[in-house]
Amino acid sequence: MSQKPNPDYETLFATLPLFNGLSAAEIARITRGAREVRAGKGEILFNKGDECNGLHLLIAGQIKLAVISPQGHEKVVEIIRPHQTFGEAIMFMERPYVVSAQALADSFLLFIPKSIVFDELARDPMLARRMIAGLSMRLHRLVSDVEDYSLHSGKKRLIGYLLREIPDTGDGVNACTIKLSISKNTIASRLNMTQEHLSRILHELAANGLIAVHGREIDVPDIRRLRQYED
Amino acid sequence: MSQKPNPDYETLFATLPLFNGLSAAEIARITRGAREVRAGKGEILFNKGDECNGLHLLIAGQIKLAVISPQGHEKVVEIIRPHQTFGEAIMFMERPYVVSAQALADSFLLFIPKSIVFDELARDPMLARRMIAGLSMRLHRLVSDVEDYSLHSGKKRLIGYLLREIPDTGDGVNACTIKLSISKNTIASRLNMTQEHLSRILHELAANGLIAVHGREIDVPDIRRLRQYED
DNA sequence: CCGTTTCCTTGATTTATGTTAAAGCCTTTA
DNA sequence: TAAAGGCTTTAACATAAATCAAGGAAACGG
Repeated sequence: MSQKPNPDYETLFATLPLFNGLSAAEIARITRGAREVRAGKGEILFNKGDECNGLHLLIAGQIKLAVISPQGHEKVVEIIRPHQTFGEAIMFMERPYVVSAQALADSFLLFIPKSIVFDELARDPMLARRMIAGLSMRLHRLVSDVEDYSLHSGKKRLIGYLLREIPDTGDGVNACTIKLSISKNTIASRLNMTQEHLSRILHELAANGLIAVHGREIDVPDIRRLRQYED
Repeated sequence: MSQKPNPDYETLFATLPLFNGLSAAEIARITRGAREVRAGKGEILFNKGDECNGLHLLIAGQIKLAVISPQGHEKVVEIIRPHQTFGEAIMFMERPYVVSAQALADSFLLFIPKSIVFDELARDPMLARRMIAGLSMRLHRLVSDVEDYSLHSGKKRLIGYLLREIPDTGDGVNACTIKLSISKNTIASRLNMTQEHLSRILHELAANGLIAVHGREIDVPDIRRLRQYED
C-alpha cells in the first residue's frame, strides 16, 4: 500500500482548494502522515457503516460514492474526480460512513489520518477556514441536487448534466462534443433515474435535433438551444 | 428592529452546539456585534439571490427555507427550529443565497454579521472546529435527505418523518401522540410530494390501524409496528 | 356569531417513470 | 475469429404520484 512519497506533493497541494497556501513545512507534516492508496477498478475503499479514520484525497482516477437501498438498489450520491477530497464531513462527526466508496477506474489516492488533520487544524486557523469553505461548497452543491431532484423532471436533470459536462471554451463557441466519462448506467443513477429512462430521454432529445449520440460521444450542435429547452 | 440586548445570551449560548464552550468575553463580543431581528408570521427574511452578510440564529419561532421552481412551485428544503443556525455555508462561500427564508410563525432571531464571525474565527480555533462539525452535520443530514428522496417511496418518507417527530421518552413507551408543528401542506413539500398525496397516505396508514389522525394530532398506538412497516 | 379565507380531503384522470424481458452491440480475451 | 460478458437500446406493460376539480372543515377577523 504505502510507498516512497511522491516528491511533487508540494506543487500538487498548491493547486488543491483545501490545502493551497500551506507552507512547505505544513505540507511535509501532512504528507508524512498520509498514506498512499491504490485502488483498482471496481475495488471498494470503504463500505457504509465502516469507521472513518481520516479523509481521502483523490489524485488520479474516479471514485463513486453511493448508498444501497434495503432492496439492493444502488444510488450514486456523488462522483469524485481528481483533486477532490471526500470523507471530511463524516470524519468530523465521528460517525461511521453513510455512503460506500468504490473505484470506477484505477485510482490513486492519499489517505490523511484524522489525527494529522486535527493537529494541523489546531496549528493553522487558515486551514480551518479552507475546510469550512470546502464543506460549505459541498453543502451548496447538495442543496442544488435536492432542488434538482424535486423541482425538475428527468429530462431537465439530464440536460443540466450535459450542460455541466460541456468543457468550457470561449463563449463564442456554440457547438461541441461531450465525451461521457462514466457509463450511462452510472449517470442514470446519479441523476436518479433508470438507465432505460435515460436512454429514452437521450433518444427523444436526438429526435428533436438537440443532440446526436454516438456511443459515449454526444454532439451538441446548438448549446444555447439545449440550454433554453423547455419540457 | 434592534433593541437592548437580552442579558441572558450567555446561558443561551452555552446551550447552542455552535457556540457552547465560548468564554464570556467571546459571547459578549459576538452579541455586541449581533442584531436582534423579529419576523412576523409570513415575513420574508431573505430571498434567493440576495446577498448574504452573516448568519442567522433562530431563538424562537419557526423558519422555512425553500426554493421556487421556474413554474412557481415551492419546495421546502428545511424547517429551522429554535437554536439552529442557518446561512453559514453560503456566507463562507461569499455567494448569494440559494434559498429563501420565510417565517412560518412569529419569530425572533439573532443576525451575526460576517465580519464578527470571521474575527472570532481567527481568534478561536475551537469555534472553527465547532463550525466545521456543524456544517458536517448539515451535510450529513442532506445526504440522508437525498437518500430518502431517491431510495424510498412517499409512504416510507412520511413514516420516517412521523418517527422523527416522536418526542423521545423512555424506551419502554410504545405508543404516543404526535402534534404536527407545521401545516400538512408544508410537510408535504418538505417530503417532496403533493398535499393530496400526503393526505391519501395518511388515510391509508389510518385504514391499516397504524395511526389515527385528528387534525394535527396523530396517535401512534404501536410505534414499533409503524417502524417495521414495509410497503 | 357569521362570513371569509386558508387548510385539508376525496375522487377521476393523466403522466412520468419504473419494471420486465429480450435482443443488439461493443470490448475483451482466448 | 469466436465466445463471453458487460453495456445499451427497445418495446410492452405496470404503477406511483401529479393534476384537476370540487367540496368540507377548521381557523380567523370582524
